[in-house]
Amino acid sequence: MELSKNFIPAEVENKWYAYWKEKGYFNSTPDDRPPYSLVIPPPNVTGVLHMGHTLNETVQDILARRARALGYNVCWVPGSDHASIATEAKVVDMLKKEKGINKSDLSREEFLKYAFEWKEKYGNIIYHQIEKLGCSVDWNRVSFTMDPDYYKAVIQVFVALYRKGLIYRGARMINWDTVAKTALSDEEVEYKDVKGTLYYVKYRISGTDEYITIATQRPETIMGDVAVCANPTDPRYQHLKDKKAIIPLINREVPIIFDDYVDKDFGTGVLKITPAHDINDFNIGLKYNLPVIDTLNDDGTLSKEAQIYIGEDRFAARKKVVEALKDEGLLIKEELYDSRIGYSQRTHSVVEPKISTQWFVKMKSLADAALNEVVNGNIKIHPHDKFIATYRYWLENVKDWCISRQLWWGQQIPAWYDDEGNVYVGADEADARRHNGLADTVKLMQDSDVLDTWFSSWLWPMEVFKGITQPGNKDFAYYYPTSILVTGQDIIFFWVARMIMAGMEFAGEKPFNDVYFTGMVRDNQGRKMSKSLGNSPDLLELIDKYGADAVRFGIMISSPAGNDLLFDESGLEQGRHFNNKLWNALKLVRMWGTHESFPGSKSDNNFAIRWFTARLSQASAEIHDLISHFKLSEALKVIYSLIWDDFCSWYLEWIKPPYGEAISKEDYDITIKFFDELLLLLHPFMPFVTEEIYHQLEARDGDLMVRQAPPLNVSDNGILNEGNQLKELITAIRDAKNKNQLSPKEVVELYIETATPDMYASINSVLRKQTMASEIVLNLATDKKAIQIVTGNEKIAMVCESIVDSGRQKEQLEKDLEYQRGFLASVEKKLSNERFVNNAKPEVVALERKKQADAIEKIRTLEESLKAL
RNA sequence: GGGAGCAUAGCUCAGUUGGUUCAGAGCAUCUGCCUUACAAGCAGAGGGUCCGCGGUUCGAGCCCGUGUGCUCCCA
Repeated sequence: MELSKNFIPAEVENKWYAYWKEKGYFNSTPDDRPPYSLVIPPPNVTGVLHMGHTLNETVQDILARRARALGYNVCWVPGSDHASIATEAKVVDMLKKEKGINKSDLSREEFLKYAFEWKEKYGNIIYHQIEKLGCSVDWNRVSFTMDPDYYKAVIQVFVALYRKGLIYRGARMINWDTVAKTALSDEEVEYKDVKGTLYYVKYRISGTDEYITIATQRPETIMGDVAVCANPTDPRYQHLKDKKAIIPLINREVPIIFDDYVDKDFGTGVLKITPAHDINDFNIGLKYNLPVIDTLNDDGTLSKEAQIYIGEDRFAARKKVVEALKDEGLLIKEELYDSRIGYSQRTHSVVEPKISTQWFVKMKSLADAALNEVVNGNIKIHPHDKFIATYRYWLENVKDWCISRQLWWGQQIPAWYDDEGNVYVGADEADARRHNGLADTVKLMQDSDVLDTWFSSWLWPMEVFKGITQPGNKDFAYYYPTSILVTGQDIIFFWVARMIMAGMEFAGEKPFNDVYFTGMVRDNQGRKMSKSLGNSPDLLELIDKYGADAVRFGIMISSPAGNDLLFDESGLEQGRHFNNKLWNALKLVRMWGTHESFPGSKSDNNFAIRWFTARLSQASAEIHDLISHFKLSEALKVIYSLIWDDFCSWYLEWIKPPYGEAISKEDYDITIKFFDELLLLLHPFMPFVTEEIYHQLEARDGDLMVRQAPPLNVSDNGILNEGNQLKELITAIRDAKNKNQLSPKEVVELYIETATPDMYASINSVLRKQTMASEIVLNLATDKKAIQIVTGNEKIAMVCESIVDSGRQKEQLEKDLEYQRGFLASVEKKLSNERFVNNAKPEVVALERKKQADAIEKIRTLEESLKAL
């Protein structure tokens, strides 16, 4: 079959993915081999893969495919999470727009039916993208956090923690999302610096004509004030002890209290105390036994308690309050002020601090175990130095985790209330009754809230193997703990730390041995990728344009472990070029194989083969080492250069037979073998093109994807050195031709003065071929007019027909000479320093002496060459 | 405000225990080539005060201090 001019990815990608899948190569069941297991960080079930996911999945696939080649039984579990807030918002939105239905018109069951329909409709998009990218996940093991078994696991864990006293229900200050109308955990709030306004408002002192001025950012909450507070040591306000202040607009009297929490230098030194809407105020309220007046509804509008502007949005109400205060002459001034405001990670609305009764997980003991597991090195995080401090700080200062959400899409909290509000927890209602000794006649009502999505995904590495619902099962025993977790650094607390807690608590064993954190993918200007900027490319479009291999290449070549990477399509282009380079190498080698018979005699290509054998061993060892340290980007660079430079530019040129002639059988066979090994090394990074070329090279029984890596060999350093010298010689001669305006094809005679004539026995034939030398003469001078070249310790006179401009050469040689003299001077200065000779290690001193000798020799050669001009 | 990280070629970044064959790679640039695998290519080349200042050391891109700039996390 005639091969196309260039590699066409679309034609082979679907073919191979379907083939691999059909062959069952992605699937894993426990056997005698050592396991290598990993679980995909579950993306949102109705989302799409963005570039961050792409990086993540690519890294995982590289590790998985590499582990397969090393003989591991690889199990990579795919799946998704139900993304409670995000998905529920989408479904609510859809119902309203498409069907004109309000959520409040539906029963819980009806709503969930719609939600599951939505999930069925959109849930496969993400899996399709994972396929297109080439990910070798075990499709028999797809998991979803709302699967029936998984649901049970979450409930089971809730009940166990409750019964252990690690889950409690209580009224606390929480973060309220007024758009999603649910509580959030501390981690789901993102703080941004904003320019706020500080309003100075006068409160009249009761029974006097005097005023006290407070400063606040939130004038719309003054109706919830229950006190004003100054620092007890502040002389300005001493006379107001036991007096009362009157809240403007609603004229309620509140006490003036004193607490050293107040900073005398901030604002006016007086704070209004609004316990329902500020955590610090809440704490002060507790301390002084003040009431709590909640002036906001769940949707962020003002409540009846506010007395005025009832039903108005909090931000509209703020404007109106400010206007009203102005009208009454109570607003003294407005001041710009830098502050931080919390936004909901999901709905991006301003989060409202709110006192609310919610369910919480006590974190202290869980956190201690999770911290210990990382600090003692049982779990290794990469890059370690960058994240260990962050991890430690968070766990040492962790607060209790608010896990209840006022939503329907998720695991409903397994708690039941009787008419008096007593709470009973159990796996189901019957269990709750049994466990609490309740008669069937007692009427119970289940808590209507669901659990935080992270409260299900923290069980991911366990429950995808049924480790919670069927502890001790065969899969769990074999695959757990998983080998590695690859994820973004942004979910270190949300997910990674909590998975470790869950693993330690429920299995008594860490969930993974290693954690590899990838950085964030930014655009080429360093900006975060976001929908609003429109700088987030569509993965499927990229794959259409460049091919999946090129996308994988492009994102990996620029991704230093743990650092942010600037995504640029030029990397993908480089990947596409690389595909073609491989493709063309295939075409060349295939052409050699089409001769009807190979010449029987051995070629004189022995050196090229020995050299590439050594180079391949050397690079394989290096790549192995880099991958085992998760330096994937560097490993890819080594492979890229090994294939492009060493194999294509050097090796193939060295063994290439003259045009029209056939290659020897030995050379052909060994070249195929080399090619196979290169494909095997590259396959984890670029699976499709390598599998395709592997099969195009020769008819095969097996497939590259499941081929086992050969053992590492020790490379022959002697031959590597000779190869380097040979390359230097070729380059120097080509350069000399170029600089002297000679055609590369110019036939020349080379007179080489060398201290190592033996080496030329090996490299002679390659050198001649690559430099178009008709003759190579060792250690004999020529009196013909020649171009003088000095490289390494070799001095070359290159004789050719064409006229030579000696001026350029002289310039070049003098430049070299000058550098060498400077170099020698610095070496000698060092060697003449007694303290250096006495203090430095003997090897270092010996090295300097060798440098000295080499430099002296080189200077002599250069001087002679100059004379010869 | 507390903490962490980063600063090396025009750009993006390597540089592992301090040792001038160690200042590197890719991309970009320049020069010459449509040489029968590849112009999405080949053969070459140029390019850096390793952020500033100070210190330790025989010796610093690397270690220490300090300043500046950027990024992230936490309050």
